[in-house]
Amino acid sequence: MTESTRGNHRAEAPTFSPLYRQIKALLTRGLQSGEWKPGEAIPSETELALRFGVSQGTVRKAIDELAGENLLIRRQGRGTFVGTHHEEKAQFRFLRLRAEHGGEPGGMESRILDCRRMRAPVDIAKRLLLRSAEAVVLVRRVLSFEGRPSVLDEIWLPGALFRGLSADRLSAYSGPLYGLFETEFGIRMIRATERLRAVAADKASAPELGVEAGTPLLLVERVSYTYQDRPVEVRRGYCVTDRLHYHNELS
Amino acid sequence: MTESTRGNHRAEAPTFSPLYRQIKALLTRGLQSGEWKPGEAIPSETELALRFGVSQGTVRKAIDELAGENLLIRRQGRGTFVGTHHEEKAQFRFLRLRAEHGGEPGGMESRILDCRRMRAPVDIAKRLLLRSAEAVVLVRRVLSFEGRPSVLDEIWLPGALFRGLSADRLSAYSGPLYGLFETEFGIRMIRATERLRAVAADKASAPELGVEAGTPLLLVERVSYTYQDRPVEVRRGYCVTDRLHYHNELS
DNA sequence: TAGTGGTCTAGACCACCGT
DNA sequence: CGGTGGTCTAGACCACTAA
Repeated sequence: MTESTRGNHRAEAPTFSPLYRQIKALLTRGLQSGEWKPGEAIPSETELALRFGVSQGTVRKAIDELAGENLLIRRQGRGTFVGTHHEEKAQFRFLRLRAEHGGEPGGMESRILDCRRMRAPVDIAKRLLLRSAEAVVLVRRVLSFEGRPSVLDEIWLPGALFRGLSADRLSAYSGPLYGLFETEFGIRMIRATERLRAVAADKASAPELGVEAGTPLLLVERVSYTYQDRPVEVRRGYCVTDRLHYHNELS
Repeated sequence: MTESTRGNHRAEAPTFSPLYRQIKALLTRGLQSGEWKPGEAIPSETELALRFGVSQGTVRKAIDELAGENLLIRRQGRGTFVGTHHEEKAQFRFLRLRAEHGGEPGGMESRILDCRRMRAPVDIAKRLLLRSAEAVVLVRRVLSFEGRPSVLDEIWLPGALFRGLSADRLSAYSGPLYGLFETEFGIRMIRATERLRAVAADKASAPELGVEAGTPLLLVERVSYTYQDRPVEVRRGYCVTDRLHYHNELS
């Protein structure tokens, strides 16, 4: 490692890759391969430094970046742990809906409407980087806040990655959906991009949400990615925004 | 500085403040006081280290955090500069509207509808931490994208901070609004929080946007803050989201 | 070529956690 | 107490920019 790509004296192409980024790549590989599983601790900084033949500070900077991306979690005095969706803290990283006073919505309850396999529509296939008409799973559900239906979700998943997913299994599971994906299917959501629009409730979805057709709804279109920027979920959420709103921090 | 709060041997209350945070506070004070103005370079890391009597690495970590908050901008080989809203890069930090293909919207044109002084409504006063009925400035404008009106903005500002702001002055200025606030009024927006909802266009705003009353609009309510978490702007944007959408990255 | 930020090291010590 | 992450230092060297 010490001599691999350092000191870019020779005519190089890849511009330059500092040591700590190479360490970061090694750590990422370990996460991706499952060498360290979600929730577990990775080796200490000193041990990793020894293993990779670099100084502790270099390992530290690599871990710093991974912690900044929420792939690792540092806990002073205890160690560094692999990020997981089974935590209080991680819950609201992807759920941006807040109650009126700004606090996190309390009892959000999920009701699965259906879960069925089908061939991917072209727009979904495109976003999931699948061949057109490849198998996908469509999950539909309603999230209720304070007993009132507030969000209608359509969730599209690559069929090849989510074999055995069923409405029963979804209904039985309580907790964050991404937690289930992580432990049951070994797929960890890393990041997502969202597009928000205002649309009118159509005749099909209005009854599910208990509103009139034509009511303005906040449409949140999300594409979620796992390692390697691989898209693994398309989600369309139709939200009634009278008691909830979408919260965002700009900085 | 070297002996100030370091070595928490004595029974302390404030838990613990590392040296680099104290340096960060000193730098922030310099920014706030105008010792270094937007766009200018601050002293080099070594010079600051000398001035504060700490090592370069400690100054570096302080600057790292400030750069992470977009208060400073590092440019390798050139120096570290005070962040400003007069840049290409900073433009889209607060403007999250994107065109269909995801790219940044090209020619967005602003038309000022009016700019008038009034007493703050209670909700606005509350968000701006003003006494009720204190003076505020209300600016209304329409942003057009590709020649079509797409966003109707209502912008509320504390009257005491924005003396002399007028429709003419706003119309004469081309470029980002926060750039004008920065150079003309010495107020630099640091961060903002937004709440998004879907609403129906009312009779008053529909004509300005060229839509029917009842059309779903994306309502973006923003509160902007300057140093010390002081709120200095409330903005309500009503967006037609057929050719534009609100873009967000979750990680 | 001089000056700036960026990387890397080695070592010391501190704060925090569990036992 | 021992182990972990967190801070701080001093110094060397590299990459980038501008003159």
